[in-house]
Amino acid sequence: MNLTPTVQAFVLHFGEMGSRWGINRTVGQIYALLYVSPKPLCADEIVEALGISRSNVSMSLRELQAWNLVILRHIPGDRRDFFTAPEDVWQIFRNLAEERKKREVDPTLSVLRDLLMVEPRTEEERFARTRLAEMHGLIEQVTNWYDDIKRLDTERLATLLSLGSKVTRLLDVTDKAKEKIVSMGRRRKEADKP
Amino acid sequence: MNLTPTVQAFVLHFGEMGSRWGINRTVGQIYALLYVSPKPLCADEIVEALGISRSNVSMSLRELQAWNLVILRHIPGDRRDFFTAPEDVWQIFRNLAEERKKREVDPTLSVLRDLLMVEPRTEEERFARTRLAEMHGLIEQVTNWYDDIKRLDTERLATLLSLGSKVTRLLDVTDKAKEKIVSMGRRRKEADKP
DNA sequence: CACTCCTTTCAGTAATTCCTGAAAGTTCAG
DNA sequence: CTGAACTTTCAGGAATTACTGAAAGGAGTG
Repeated sequence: MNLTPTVQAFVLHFGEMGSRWGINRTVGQIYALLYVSPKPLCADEIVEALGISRSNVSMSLRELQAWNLVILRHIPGDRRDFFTAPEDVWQIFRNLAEERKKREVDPTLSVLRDLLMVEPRTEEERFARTRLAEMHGLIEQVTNWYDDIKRLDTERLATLLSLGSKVTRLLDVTDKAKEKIVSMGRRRKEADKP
Repeated sequence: MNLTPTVQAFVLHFGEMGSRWGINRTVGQIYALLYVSPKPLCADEIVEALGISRSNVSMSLRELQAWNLVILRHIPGDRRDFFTAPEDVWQIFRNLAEERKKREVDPTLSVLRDLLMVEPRTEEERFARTRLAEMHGLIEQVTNWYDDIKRLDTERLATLLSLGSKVTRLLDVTDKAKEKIVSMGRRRKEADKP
């Protein structure tokens, strides 16, 4: 590995974290390397930089493409495939969220939906069913929120994040405003009475 | 496994998904079983229900405890340890989020912080540094949001979720209101001039 | 302190996942 | 068509992770 110490540390860290993130070491390392590379890299450059086999690089790049974490590029007059990580970190974040949802949440949601179709017969089953329903409700609520939020452009998303829980204060304010409007309406109606 | 078909399907699904969620099959199955059980179970009941070794159950319960996904209970006059999943699904969700953050995000954030301390020397390093800074910025923004939001009680959290991206409309409204107030202030100031 | 009943640890094995080198596949130039 | 320059596939070995049974560790009881 002929990398600057910083890049090397970053690459190794991603390799180690890989297992916690549900990808393997090589995939993590390759992604990290591409992420900090100023220009697209071809497979052999990755082999060279990370000291792993050509076939491993090929398979790992394939996986990264499946995750939409890496983009295939071509350089005119060069037959080789070159790869980069998308530039926009927010876009990367979206892709990651989308893929994780697809792999980690959607299958469970679908199983829960199916299991909720069968009518419980025993007391035990009735209990289980309620719990499945609770889990289903929660997941659905969270994924609905996500499906809604993911369409926001980056700027709005950032605003939303930076606001954090302050949003609820805002909600309280509007609630109070609504109440006020309602009570005003009530008073006016009363005044209209003969 | 002497479980009702629904429970069995649920348990097996959690077992299969386990690997995608960064836990192993047994841990997933045990959690699923406890989640739908109307009463706390002891280790031997789990052995019996899932057909796995006693020691495996012991180790897996230990891991579930580390994740705060399972609660140790005692029944008066009984020396055995009993376990349940917390009842409140929202609390479960919080625990899960907290633990995942701790394991999957915090270490990276800390590495990024360290790497951002070293001054870049070459052009290449400068580029890498900017990218690390971008990633660091994003993660920090998201985790700050999370740290803020996680303190909300369940009711407010649910409101927030159900509102989804509508929040931004609300923001637009308040922005306009602010503008209006500012312009009103301006007009008043102008009127105050001699 | 010895017995019972339960939990945990741990070394070894089973299962799974990852990685490699060899071979086959693809694409294009001549 | 042939060969060069790449990429991909895949069988099998390497590494890692999961699981088991046996043994050891408590903790309460007579």
